Amino acid sequence: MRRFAALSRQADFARLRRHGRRSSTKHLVIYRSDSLPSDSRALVGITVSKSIGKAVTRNKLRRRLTAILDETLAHGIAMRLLVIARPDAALAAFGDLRAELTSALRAA
RNA sequence: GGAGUACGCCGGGUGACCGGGGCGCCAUAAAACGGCGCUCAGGAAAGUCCGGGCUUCAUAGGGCAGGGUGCAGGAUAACGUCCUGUCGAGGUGACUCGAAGGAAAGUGCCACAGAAACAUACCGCCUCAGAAGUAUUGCAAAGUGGUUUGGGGGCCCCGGCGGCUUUGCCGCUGGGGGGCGUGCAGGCGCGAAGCGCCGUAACGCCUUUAAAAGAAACGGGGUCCCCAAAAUGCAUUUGCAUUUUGGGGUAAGGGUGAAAUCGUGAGGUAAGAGCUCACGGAGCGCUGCGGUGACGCGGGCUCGGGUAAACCCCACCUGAAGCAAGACCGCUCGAACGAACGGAUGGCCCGUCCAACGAGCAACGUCGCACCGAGGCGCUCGGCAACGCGCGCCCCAGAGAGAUGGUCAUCGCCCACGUAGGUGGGUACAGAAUCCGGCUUACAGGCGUACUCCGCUG
RNA sequence: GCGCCCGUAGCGUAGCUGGAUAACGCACAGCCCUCCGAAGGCUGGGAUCGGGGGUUCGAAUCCCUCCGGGCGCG
Repeated sequence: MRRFAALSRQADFARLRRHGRRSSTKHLVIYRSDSLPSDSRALVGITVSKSIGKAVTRNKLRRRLTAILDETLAHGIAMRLLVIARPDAALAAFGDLRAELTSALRAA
């Protein structure tokens, strides 16, 4: 089982973007909220816009971010999270993306 | 061996770790969590250019309008797709390409040039009629006056440069060759018309070299004279003899144009003409034979443009909207018994039909929809083929904002470096959303079969 | 899912219907004007008409196809 659930509502995306704590790296922008009660799972949304590439590259990037998050959130910190890919994230290596995301989550 | 043509196919493999969607079964009171099993993108899933299935519009009928298609026959659920042929074009060839009906229904358009662009005669040729007529007419040449243009020279004015004896004076202010273009006249050719060729003066542009000079400036205007040319006027001299007007015939020749009455040769004629003949070409809503047909072969007849991806005519097809289509599961209120009105109806009309409904609230569910289907694979048979009949086997993605994977290793392939071991880099185009059949477009690399041409060898 | 529009000089637009000159404004360059600049005046250069193919004697215009950009409806 995945260690997080998906954000689905348009309003959740907008609320996180407006009120969440923001931190950005070279390839990513991350918004996160305060911790949820510990018995619930994390809620994660991933945004990969059309300016990044065609459908194949966008799918590839989304799957890589999903795999990293699944590995990173193993500690069970429950929160709301929004990960937005910046335009050159499709060219980044997998190790760089993982390092950026883990350090950003640890700093927050 | 090289170059090609057609058809078909593939479009990464293996392993390890981690992680998902759907369905079924087990477990559980049930769900969640969990366990087991099966399954999980492409040849284009793309563009959305066509066609159909399906659903709703009560029915989907006729006409008009609109849209589409356009050689023939066939295939198909259907098509603008496919197959086999016909004709035309291209290629040495295998073969490829073609919006390929009608200009003999009507309308429009065909710039410029040209006499004329669809019904016509500018010149020329022929014929008929009239007029002038043997020089008081016409043409040509020579002479001459004025005008215009160009060139050369003299004088003057205004600048510029240099020198000197500096209120000024003197001198100078530019010569030639080559190439290209425009090209008055003139010459030559075609009897003429017009066109072509040669080409002087002059003008414009480009270029080069040399001379002269100590160096520089590298101008403009007015007037007079001389020379050349042009068109025109005048009268004189010389030479020659036909000239002119109108009607008609003629599409052979000239030239324009993308396109000009079939091409070449001969006969024929007043001159000419497919008027006739030979060879060749084109057309026919004429005919015989062959073919289902497009069409082909032969005979006969005729030789007046193009454009329909201009309007149009002919033949055939076409109701509209689209899975956010739509169906099902509630509650409340209102209208309503009769059809005029009205509505179904969509661009319009006719025809046909209707006793149905409308609003609000709640829910955002289930179905459609995850598939036994124009389904896939294999074989036999029929057919040249597209394809079809039959038999056997198989069940083969799927929705919730969206699963179909992430990382690493290794093999294969490609590129670069290197003799090599090897090292480094790369591995295309591209992601289902109601489902099928096509078309078009993108694509690293590779495989198979058949055939063609060229070269070499036997 | 359905429907529609646009692409012409560095920029913004005409021309397209109905086929035959690619035009205008700003910008750019040179000259004039001015002590200098702006404004103004004169002159000039600059266009694969989005790409390809076709019809035609002739295509920016007509037809087909592809590419890019934008808009609307549910």
